[in-house]
Amino acid sequence: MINPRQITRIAPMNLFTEMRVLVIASLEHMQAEGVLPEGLDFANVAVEPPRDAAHGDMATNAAMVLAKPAKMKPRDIAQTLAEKLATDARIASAEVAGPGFLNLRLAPALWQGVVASVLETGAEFGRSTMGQGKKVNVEYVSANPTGALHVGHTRGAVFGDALASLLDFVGYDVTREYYINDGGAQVDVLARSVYLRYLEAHGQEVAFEDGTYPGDYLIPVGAALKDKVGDAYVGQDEDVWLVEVREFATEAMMDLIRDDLRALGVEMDVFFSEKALYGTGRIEAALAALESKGLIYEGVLEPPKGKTPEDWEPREQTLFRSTDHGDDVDRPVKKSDGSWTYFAPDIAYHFDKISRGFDALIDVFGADHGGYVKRMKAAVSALSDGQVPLDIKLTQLVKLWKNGQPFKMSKRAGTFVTLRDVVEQVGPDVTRFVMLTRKNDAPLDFDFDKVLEQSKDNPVFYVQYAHARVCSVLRKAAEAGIAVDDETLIAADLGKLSHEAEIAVAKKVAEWPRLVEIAGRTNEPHRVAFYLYELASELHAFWNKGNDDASLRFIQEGDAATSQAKIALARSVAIVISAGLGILGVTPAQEMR
RNA sequence: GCACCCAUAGCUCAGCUGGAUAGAGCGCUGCCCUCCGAAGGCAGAGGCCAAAGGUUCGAAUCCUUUUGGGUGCGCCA
Repeated sequence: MINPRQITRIAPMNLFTEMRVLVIASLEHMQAEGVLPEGLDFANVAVEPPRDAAHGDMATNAAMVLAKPAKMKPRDIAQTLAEKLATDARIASAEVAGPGFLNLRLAPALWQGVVASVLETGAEFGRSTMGQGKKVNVEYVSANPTGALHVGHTRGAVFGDALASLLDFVGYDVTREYYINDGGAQVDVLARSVYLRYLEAHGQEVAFEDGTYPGDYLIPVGAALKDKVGDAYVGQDEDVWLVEVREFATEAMMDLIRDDLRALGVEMDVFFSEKALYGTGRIEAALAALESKGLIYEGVLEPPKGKTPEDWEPREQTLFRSTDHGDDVDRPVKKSDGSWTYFAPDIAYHFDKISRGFDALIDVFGADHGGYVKRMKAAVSALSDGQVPLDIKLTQLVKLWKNGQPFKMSKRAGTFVTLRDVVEQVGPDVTRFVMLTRKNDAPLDFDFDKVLEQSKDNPVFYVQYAHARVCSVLRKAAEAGIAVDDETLIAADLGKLSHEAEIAVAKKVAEWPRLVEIAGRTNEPHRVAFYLYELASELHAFWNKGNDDASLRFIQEGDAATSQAKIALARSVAIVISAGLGILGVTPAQEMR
């Protein structure tokens, strides 16, 4: 018998990587004995959960990967490897299967050790050093400062925020950043709209023509402007007030946006102003960097095929040779009148990120920005000489449902759903979790009724319920006079967790460190949400077994030691759920009401 | 016209740097509460992974082509 605690002390948290280390060591041993030739590449040797749990706890493809380079039959390699592995106390059995898979069953003590490991490391269980402390910049939301955030922004905000937390968890040094588009024509439009509201506040009749924002949300901004400057701008020309009002209005909008983000629980590290790039030579510097690489030239673009703008005429512009870095056509950085295109400050902004020393950049855009992916990647590739990878994640549309009907958004009809609307109706936790129950590149249905349903159909409820159940067990146990503080649970005799149903729960918990690494590697936080659902299912399934078999209940009357072992298992589930929800930005529920 | 994203059970969707007999929920069918943990539980049926080629010991996954859907395409941001 092995003592689970002893194993824990020496074991890394991720059992899969631990077993891979063992497999590699055994392979090297086989090389030393001359069974395997030297010079083999073990990079593709994997230790993974088998698709079918009946095959065992873990499977390795080592024999199949190495068969060809070693010029041996896969089953022969597998057989020898199996014999080697079987001598390790941690391996309960190693069987060759199929074309050369090696199925491993681990000693129960290892699974029990996972529970101990979770209790000892708490919320840190599963935290990885995969990122090696590399600096990553995650840019998300970056909505124009012209109004409140809407549902589409909400998804980007939740996704970006969860991704940032996930990357932090797997060992990156993460910066959360918001790019304020306060340098373009749209903030002039904002300023003019606010000016109209300002005049209105002075009792004037105003008309909102095309090219202005007629929304009511600017009424208080106009009033506030009146409070600040009195009638100084009344009857004045635009060149008198535009700059000041623009400043005032964008500040007001950013306050609005910051409030929205706060309501959702999003805290940015950096708000980067586009405006700060103008007139400071920074755009020029970025373009000079490209020019020095011979990537800037004066030229005339071909009209886009299939959809030629009506007023198309060939004009000479300053172009970036993005085709040298994977783009389809070269992109203009200056308009024909010599002013910057939108792309130019974007280049400068990313140049700034690179010069701040980030090892990797991630941009989270809405799906309507898909056309900018290649040119941004080209720009970053060119500016960093291919040294800084840029990953761009596009979040697809959110389709709203209410009372079984699709909810159409229309600014004009006033059926415009804001982030605030969503958060106020269902709360930030539900909003965040639901937004992460889909891959970022798949459209998402958000049903106001279903997300609040208290049933198994609703993953938010199901996961929260699992956590609340564990909390309930802890309360009940304490009432029954059983000590359930983590100190006591850590010292519990986990060897009592021998029932296969208990081991099954521990196995799911053991997947957590592996899962977060996969999610972190692929920049896909939704995997965390799906895992939490599975983990919750395991706990609920185990709970239900207690209905038929009283010996599987967490609290065993008159047997504190057994109760504590079982509760330790439950507690480990709660800790992982709590950590996972933490990555998603969701507060775990202590009880369901 | 071009580029990007998507296509998996009746429905909504997972599916790990390519692994074994492709999974979950809903819906459907059948069982299970006089009480001790049913805002439920257990079991079953249901698939040509859009199509065709290719790479590989091995493909839902990688490559090519096709079909069907979404998004975008100089002087908007």
